[in-house]
Amino acid sequence: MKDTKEKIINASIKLFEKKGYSETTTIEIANLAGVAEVTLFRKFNSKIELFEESLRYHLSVQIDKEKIQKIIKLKTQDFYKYLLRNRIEIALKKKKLLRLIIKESFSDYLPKDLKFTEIVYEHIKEAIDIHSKYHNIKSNSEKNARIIAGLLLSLVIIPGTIEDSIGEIIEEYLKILL
Amino acid sequence: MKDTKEKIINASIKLFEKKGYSETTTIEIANLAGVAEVTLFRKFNSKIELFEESLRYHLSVQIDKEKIQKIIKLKTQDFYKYLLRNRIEIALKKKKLLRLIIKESFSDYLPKDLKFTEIVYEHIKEAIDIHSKYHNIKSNSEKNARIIAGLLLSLVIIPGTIEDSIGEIIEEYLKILL
Amino acid sequence: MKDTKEKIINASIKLFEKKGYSETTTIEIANLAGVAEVTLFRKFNSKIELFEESLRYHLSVQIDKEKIQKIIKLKTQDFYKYLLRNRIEIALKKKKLLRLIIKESFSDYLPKDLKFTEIVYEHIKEAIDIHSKYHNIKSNSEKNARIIAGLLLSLVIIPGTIEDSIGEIIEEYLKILL
Amino acid sequence: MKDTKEKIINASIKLFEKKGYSETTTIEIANLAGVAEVTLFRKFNSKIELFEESLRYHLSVQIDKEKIQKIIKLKTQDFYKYLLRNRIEIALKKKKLLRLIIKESFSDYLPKDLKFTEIVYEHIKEAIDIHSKYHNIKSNSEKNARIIAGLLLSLVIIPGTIEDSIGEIIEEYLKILL
DNA sequence: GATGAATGAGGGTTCATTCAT
DNA sequence: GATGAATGAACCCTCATTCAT
Repeated sequence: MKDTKEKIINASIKLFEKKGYSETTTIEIANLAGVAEVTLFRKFNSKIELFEESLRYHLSVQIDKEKIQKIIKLKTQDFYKYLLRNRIEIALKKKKLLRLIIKESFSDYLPKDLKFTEIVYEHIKEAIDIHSKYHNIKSNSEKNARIIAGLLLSLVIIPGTIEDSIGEIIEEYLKILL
Repeated sequence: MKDTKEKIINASIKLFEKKGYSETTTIEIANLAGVAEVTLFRKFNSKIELFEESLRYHLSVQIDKEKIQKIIKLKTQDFYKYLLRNRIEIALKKKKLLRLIIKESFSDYLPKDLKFTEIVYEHIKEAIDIHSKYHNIKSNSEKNARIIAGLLLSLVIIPGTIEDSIGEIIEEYLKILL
Repeated sequence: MKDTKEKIINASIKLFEKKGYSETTTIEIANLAGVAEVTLFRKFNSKIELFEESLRYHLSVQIDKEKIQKIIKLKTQDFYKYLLRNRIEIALKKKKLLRLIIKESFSDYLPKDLKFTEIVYEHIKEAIDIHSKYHNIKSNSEKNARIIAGLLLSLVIIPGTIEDSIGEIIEEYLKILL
Repeated sequence: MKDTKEKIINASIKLFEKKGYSETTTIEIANLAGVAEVTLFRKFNSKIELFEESLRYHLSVQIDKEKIQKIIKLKTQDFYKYLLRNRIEIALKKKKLLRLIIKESFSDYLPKDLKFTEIVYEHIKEAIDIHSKYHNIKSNSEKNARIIAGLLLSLVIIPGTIEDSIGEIIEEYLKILL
């Protein structure tokens, strides 16, 4: 049943987010999902495979290709405005998941395409590069991607809510980015 | 002997930095330190205690009180300049250690005073607060501390060297901070 | 369907011969047979039952009663000649199967009538006994059966081909048997 | 303690001989040895390693080099007489161990130098070769080694005692070997 | 007649830690 | 002060088998 797999994935992400990969045991996941431990291994070949599938499943909200196409055509200031807003919103929405990914990004068992750098930094850099190319302008995409990634990291890692001042924050960072 | 304890601490930090707390085993540490595994438990009551002592030992390079006293008296622009430069330099020097702390900051077993937020963010915020109070000016210390922490996070987490352009970076961030 | 059962039996013997009983898993057999694992348990009550049926099915080439009737009437030298040739040929043809039976003969789960001793040694001894009785001669059937069984064991267990010199071998062993 | 390792080895060989490698569990071995299961893994890196060490330990009664030096100088008939007697005696004494080795010789996990062919057949062949060379005579060492190995196999695999008639058996086989 | 879904029982192995010396 | 020896608890994972359809 598709249902079972989903139950396991949802239980697993909850625990992985809470305790990280190593500290989460397969039996805990099974218990939370309400299935036998074996069932978990029938649906996924190994714990690490479950981990990856879980991440991918809950990570699917990336910048979709169409959205990015629209954004890059904007003039630079608006481009960054939208890029920032979009990334910030996702970061806040997926806070726990991103925390997990950051934590596990230092480990060897996480495949490269699921590491923080790839998921966040490289995506931003790419968007900036495409934008620059489209408008035929020069831009230090590495620097700017790093600045934005730093902002996102601070939102995810440092406690406290900033929901009220997203607009402000964007304005501030535009000062550096432009 | 003091020597033995130090050997263990040095071996442990090397492994903790490389693989994190959970993935590092006590026997590995003992082997690298060149002592028996038991010895480790004679010197430290438990693995987690060794972990904490190790962190504290290698983390001792905090803003020393005297230095901060000097800095806060500077006028605001210079204060931030020096603060930024100092924090950036430490971040780059202690990259691996900070990575470790970030990684483990999401776990429950790390005491609060060793978590990233405390070690980096709160220290910066405090410095800003003292500076503001001294000069009797208003300042959003939370916001600025978050911005700086975000910068440091980006330096530690995202690969690539920025050593050449530290001056530039500082100038840029000053645009937001002031 | 008869077909399904046969597919399972053929797949199973292939794997059993290759890896032995314990090392072969039911899912492997099912995969090789191209059926679901459950189907295997519908056709056979348990793995061990499948094992036994498989053995019996592929073992059916025993000395048929008629053939033996003809042989025992021969004069002793010819009797042994034919007996040896027949047993050697079967041993070489069923090498893998015999190896499997030898291997599993040391286990408790194999029923007595499928063990090597029964299948090979006892059959030979019986043939010799019948022959002796028919001709009213004395003969140490145990000793001779053991010698022949030893020869067959050496052919099955020790690598190397002896196909060219079967005639020679028979002549040699006749020296002891007569 | 050396003692513990020996206890484990002795317990293990008893169980391995009785049930074979796969069917014997590490917890059984530990229980029989009177130690915790972990202890077993402290002394041996893995089950298979314990298995091999156990085999080697209990197998140490091979033809020692000096003995063989004496034997090969005998004239051919006496050489075979002594070789046969020696091998038969060992086979009878190490019946269970040889059975185990035969059983596991069909598996992949047994290293080549512990397989039946190597331990029994190749040793005999080598002795014959050395003898032939020494006396500058021709001899089909492969054939004769196979014959002797077959005899030993029959002694080990087929039930029944032949202790009384070892002399006889030797005389008989000499007919083929010479 | 055949199968997808699920599992209880147990497998080898690793972990941090304690005990006795 | 340091260690060799031993372990309880837990880990991931695999097995043959059953249930419901």
